[in-house]
Amino acid sequence: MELQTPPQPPAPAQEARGRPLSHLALETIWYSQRISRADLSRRLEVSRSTASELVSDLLATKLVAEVGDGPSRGGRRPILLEFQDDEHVILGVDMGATHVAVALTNLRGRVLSWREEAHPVRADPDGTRALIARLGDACLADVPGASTALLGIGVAVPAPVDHRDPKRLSPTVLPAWEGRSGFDSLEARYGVPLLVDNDANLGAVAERWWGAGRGIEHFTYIKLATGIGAGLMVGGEVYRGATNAAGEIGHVSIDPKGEPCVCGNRGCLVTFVGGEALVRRARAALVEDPEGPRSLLAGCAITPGLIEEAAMDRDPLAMRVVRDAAHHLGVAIAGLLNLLNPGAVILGGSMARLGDDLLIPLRETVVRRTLVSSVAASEIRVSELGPRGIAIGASTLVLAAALERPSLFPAMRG
Amino acid sequence: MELQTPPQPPAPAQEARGRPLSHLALETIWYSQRISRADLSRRLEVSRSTASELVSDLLATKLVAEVGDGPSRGGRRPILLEFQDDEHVILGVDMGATHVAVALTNLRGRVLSWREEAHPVRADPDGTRALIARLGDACLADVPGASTALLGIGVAVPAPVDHRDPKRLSPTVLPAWEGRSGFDSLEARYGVPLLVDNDANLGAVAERWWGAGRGIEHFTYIKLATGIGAGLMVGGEVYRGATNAAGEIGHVSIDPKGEPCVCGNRGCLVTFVGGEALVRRARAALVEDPEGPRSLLAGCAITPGLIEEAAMDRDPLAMRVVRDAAHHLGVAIAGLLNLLNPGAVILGGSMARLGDDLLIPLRETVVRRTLVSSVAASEIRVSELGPRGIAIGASTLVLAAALERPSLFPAMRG
DNA sequence: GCACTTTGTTCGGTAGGCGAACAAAGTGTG
DNA sequence: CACACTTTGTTCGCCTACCGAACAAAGTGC
Repeated sequence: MELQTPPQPPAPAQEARGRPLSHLALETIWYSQRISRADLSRRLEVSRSTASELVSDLLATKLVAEVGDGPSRGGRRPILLEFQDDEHVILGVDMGATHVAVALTNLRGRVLSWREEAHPVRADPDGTRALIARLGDACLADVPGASTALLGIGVAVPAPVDHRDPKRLSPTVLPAWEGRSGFDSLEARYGVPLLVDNDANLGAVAERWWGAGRGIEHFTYIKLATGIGAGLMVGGEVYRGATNAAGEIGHVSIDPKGEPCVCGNRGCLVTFVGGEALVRRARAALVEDPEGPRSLLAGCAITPGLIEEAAMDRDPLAMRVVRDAAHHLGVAIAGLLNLLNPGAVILGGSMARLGDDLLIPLRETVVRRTLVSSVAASEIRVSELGPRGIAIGASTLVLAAALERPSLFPAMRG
Repeated sequence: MELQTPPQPPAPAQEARGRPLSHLALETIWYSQRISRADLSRRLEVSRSTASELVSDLLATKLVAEVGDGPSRGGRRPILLEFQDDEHVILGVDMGATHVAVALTNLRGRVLSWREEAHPVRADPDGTRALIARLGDACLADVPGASTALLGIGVAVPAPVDHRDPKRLSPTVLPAWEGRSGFDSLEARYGVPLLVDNDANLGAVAERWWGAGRGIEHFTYIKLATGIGAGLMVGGEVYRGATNAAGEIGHVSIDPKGEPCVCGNRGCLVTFVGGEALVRRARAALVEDPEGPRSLLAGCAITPGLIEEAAMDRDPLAMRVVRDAAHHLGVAIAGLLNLLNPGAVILGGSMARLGDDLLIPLRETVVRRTLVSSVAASEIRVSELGPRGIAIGASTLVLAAALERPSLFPAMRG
């Protein structure tokens, strides 16, 4: 306890000294959609004179415009300022393991155009980059004037992303990409900034801004697909952990004596509810169950997608497989609730389309396995954005950056 | 997707506009212990003239003093400024379930005086408050001039604390306290601000500032005592969850088919490694084990403390009980690592004194049950502060507040 | 001894934000 | 409708915080 190493971050100068007032003003107007100068001055806690000054600068960028008068509150009617959502557009790219999807959105997350195509992403980096460019061009061509109004590109990748060096991809998860994303060519092609993040993180971001996570500071987004990953939202920001490996809920064990998993652990959640696990369990059920041969799945080359569809068609065997998975997922979520006490748990990925067939058995298990105070406030829901959520999240990544630091985006300077 | 509820916090004005430069300067000098005006200007990224100005204000508060020249770096020798750690003192109170401890510290967490006494805290609020005052007085009397230099009081309570209304205690955990802490009388008695937080959270704070968590942004502190609780450190701040219930790792299930727990779940971690579980397992071992009667524990009224002491005396039966507990704890920590990817896991509470007897079997289980990248960066350690950690954390709660917002503390204005 | 550095202070300049004052445009009331 | 009162938005002078340039003081190194 003598000469102590100092505890706190070295020089919090940049963060702690605060962002320029002009950025806050832009963000506040975006947030409010319509607001008068007087209200803006109250929100920002600055004088009306400065609010007026800030606004006159913003009007010059075309991102904000006057749109008539608002209702009087006992005095002169306010001039309403409106954020111009369509002044710029953003490309959001969802790079899945086996497909690429691109969304063109405006500055309020509205999808103006959408393209999707199957592709062996993991094995073919060059082809993937070319495909992204092709789909991106197609989306831009759909909307008049979009090309010149492009603000930036966001990309969701199915691998951990180091946010200090985001263009570097994990060589272990995507070996064919040689650890480099090669997205610089895309950045140069469109001449706008390109940002990258992990898909589960961006699913969480999308729900936070536009979906089931609106207004919730802390929540967990769980992507249920072939693999299982989580995006942890803490204080409105994505939590990444010490080495960007946070959110590997698929490899949390729910049965220490369960089957061995590829990760070395036993009884991991993926061994119960991952895509492969579902297929294995469906196959076993087809054999064991006397009713098996009457199932919609009998005689098929079973895939996770087929099981989900059969369950949605009320096939009893498929529904039983889903219900079992939901109960196992419930055990893991109960632990998550007790440990993290999130304000919500939001389920995404292809399995989320099962809706109540997934939620009802899941909640049943969770209620039996959580502390009272925790479960009361914690709601379990499915994604409100559906399969487009990840691409929208990628677009939102750019939007958030532009609102926070407009100066980084050449297009924002009008 | 039409009219969207806005996502981001309404008016980030206070936070986002940044703290006054004078606060940052004070914090930076505290952090650096000794620093010249020129270095300060570089750290804060302000001009040397402003740094000089700021310093002359701080010198007036007596919190900073000039202490001679530093080594030349090729030019004029710098005048070293030193933070005056002993200009004020802080009382840190550890209110355990069955005891009260008080530490008097300076502004760098050094314990100047220490008092501890057993007391039925849960059942006797009035007596507890009187005891705190008595121990506090005794500590202050030990150090000349301490009474007039008192900056504030921090209190660690063994219950969740709502940080928006910190003086309100959880009626479910401490029913005799009627939901109110009654700490206002203490605040009035000493005439200084009094802050309250949960004990596991403050254990984490103490380790972050002075112990095994120094320099680590994200880590988890686990208090292993009668109950098991965790303090989650995220980005250098305590993470509390949506309803201040985060950190209940004791009720995370590690075996969904295990014994039922009081919380309603099955196979909770506490049913394997809680104080009562240790006692139960030791009793069972004494009967089943042929060597049982030769154990140090034979014939005793077994308590968790006795088991720990017997294990430290190399009693084989006690060590086996501890080893089993460590393996079960390892399962839970493995899950924690995969989910949260903390930079460290720090073990506190009375069991932490077992050191390697706990750590070695624990690490063995963890290594077998975690993903590579995660375990590589995640270190599992025991507390460096020992039994005084919680009280030191309570003192640090006040210190951190004083450095962040000195204006809230009358004493800081010199 | 000399060229060059670094530190700390002084001092004038500047820009960003504030308050006061005012005009414009409302509401409510007798 | 006249009147008092409110709210909005702009203008303008002022003040504070911060900066940069200049300078003296006190070093180093060849």
